[in-house]
Amino acid sequence: MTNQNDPENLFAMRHSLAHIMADAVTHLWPDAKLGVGPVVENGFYYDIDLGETKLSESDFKKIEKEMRRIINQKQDFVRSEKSIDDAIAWADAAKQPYKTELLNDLKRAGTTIAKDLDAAELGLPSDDSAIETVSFYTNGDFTDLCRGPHVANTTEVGAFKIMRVAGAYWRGNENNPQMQRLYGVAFATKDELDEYLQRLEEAKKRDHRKLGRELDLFGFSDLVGAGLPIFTPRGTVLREELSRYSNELRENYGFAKVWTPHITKHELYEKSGHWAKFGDELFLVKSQETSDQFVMKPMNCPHHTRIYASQSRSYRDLPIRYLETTTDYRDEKSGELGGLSRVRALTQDDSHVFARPDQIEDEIENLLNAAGELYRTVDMKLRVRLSYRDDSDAYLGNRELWDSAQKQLRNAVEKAGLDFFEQDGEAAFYGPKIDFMATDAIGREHQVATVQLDFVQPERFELEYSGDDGSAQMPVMIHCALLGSIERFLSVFIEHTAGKFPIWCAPEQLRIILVNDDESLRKFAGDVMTAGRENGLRVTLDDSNNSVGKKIRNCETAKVPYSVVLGEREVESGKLPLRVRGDLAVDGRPANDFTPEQLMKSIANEARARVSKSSL
RNA sequence: GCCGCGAUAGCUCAGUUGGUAGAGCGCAUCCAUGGUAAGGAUGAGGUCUCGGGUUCAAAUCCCGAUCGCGGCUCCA
Repeated sequence: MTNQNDPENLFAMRHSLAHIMADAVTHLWPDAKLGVGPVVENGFYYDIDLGETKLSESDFKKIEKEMRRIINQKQDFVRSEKSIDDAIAWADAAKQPYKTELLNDLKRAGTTIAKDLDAAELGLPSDDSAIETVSFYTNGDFTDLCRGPHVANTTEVGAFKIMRVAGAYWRGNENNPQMQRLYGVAFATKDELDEYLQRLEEAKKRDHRKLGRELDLFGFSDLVGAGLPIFTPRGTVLREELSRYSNELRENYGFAKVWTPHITKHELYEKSGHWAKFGDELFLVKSQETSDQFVMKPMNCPHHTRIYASQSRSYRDLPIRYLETTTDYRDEKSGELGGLSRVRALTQDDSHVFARPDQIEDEIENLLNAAGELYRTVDMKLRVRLSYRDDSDAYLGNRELWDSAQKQLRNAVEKAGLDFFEQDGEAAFYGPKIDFMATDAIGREHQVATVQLDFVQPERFELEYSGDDGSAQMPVMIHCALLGSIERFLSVFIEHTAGKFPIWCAPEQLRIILVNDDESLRKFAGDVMTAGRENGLRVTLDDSNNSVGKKIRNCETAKVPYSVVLGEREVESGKLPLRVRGDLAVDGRPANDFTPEQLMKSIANEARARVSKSSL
């Protein structure tokens, strides 16, 4: 008996399930044309062309039932081999044109041609040699091209569930026919499957779109448009606290705030090269006074080069560091928008360093330290990817500079003690970069900040500084956004915290709940509110006509960090017994009673220090 | 942009085979003046997203637009 949780066995199970799913679909729709059916994270999928028939969720049960029927027949999976020509003949006879195409490509060029299909996941050999034989698996009346491995018998496939169906182009190319991709998840045991489904439920509960509505943070309006979020007062507090933090942090690390307008003559982006590359994603603005054509700025670097170039620079002036937190506009394709993660108005906490080539390492280290500080504050673990060029000629800038820069990036990352991995071929065409991945509270990794080196814009914009010998030198540009975009970061942060925001950025820091509306209570509450205001805190008063129990419940569901129930007892003693949101309390120890002044000073101190746990 | 699915009250949703609508929450009014997670009663809210079409009749069927969701592709 093999260990069911052994990754290889799990892989074989999922692979077998893809095969069984294809089997089931072929039984139900005999005309089904099969594409490929690889194993993916947590499960598997199969791409299937059903012609006019469109699968929907209501078909899942039917397919699962047929899969169970096949599994219950306890069929053995039998591996066999055919020569490539026999295999092609088989595919023709089976009327499986996608398989025919695949096999022909394999015959012609080995698996290199199948690179777009990810040979490993397809279970194809991964060397470049031409293919002579291919393997098949048969169970019952169904045979499919597949390298495997498969489990020995259909009874060994574990627990599975079909999750969704989506369109996917054959071989990922939009000129090819679109197939229906049927996704399933699978685990060794029912318990593990249930646990996985429960994790999905948890993620759903934290969905920032849902919390955005429930916590009254942001929304969308049909009249404003897709991908254009509108922020309520509470959501705006969050945005502004985040950008204020990013700005303060970067100022501490030597950046100076600059400002640029939101519309710009399109010539700026012609010069930067973005007009040609991203022209159809730029929003156009036409002047009615002049013949100028403007664009809404999609990025800020070209503007910042203009600030750099506004005077002549010496090697002594470098590095020059600018920061600007500002909204950019990109006309993303409609199908790509989603909540705050992908919007058409995105606010970048953008910075640009203009540095000498020998300063790259120090500057990167400076930015890594800033990023490390920021992600420690928001309590997320960081990991970075170093994205290098490969040997292709898809990159601009001279090779020596690339090599030196890549080495400096790596040195800086090592010095900063960051967990990192390296990937060739992932660099931008204009320079290598560092992508930051942050792990959230339920273990998901999100791409957040980036640091990118740029050898191209300095050249396009003819940026210069005078070297120590008086000669004209070209600076390197370093782009960096610590949060990435405020909107995207918010989507991650809301889900990370599940809406339980730390004190420093909580839209409402303290709520005073009145037990009744006696005059003496109101007067005391008024004094408390004043003390809060004087300490710069966001304090609200609940003097509504609800029961005390209801008001406490409302305060809990609004996830307010601190609250005080205020009645006769408090008026008499002059002390406020503090209620602390569950996740903030340090070891369940009850909070103290405070005078209003003490309480406000203490909370203000916590907010200033941006602590993540209450110390009161 | 492409494929699939969806849109009913402020929110979350129900609405049988076509015969113009319901619940809970929220909101308003009144009663209740309360002590650490939902007090009670009454009431007001809907051109069933928008525009066409089929039909004696459309929330319901068809087409298109808009917006949303899940993917594909893209992501400066």
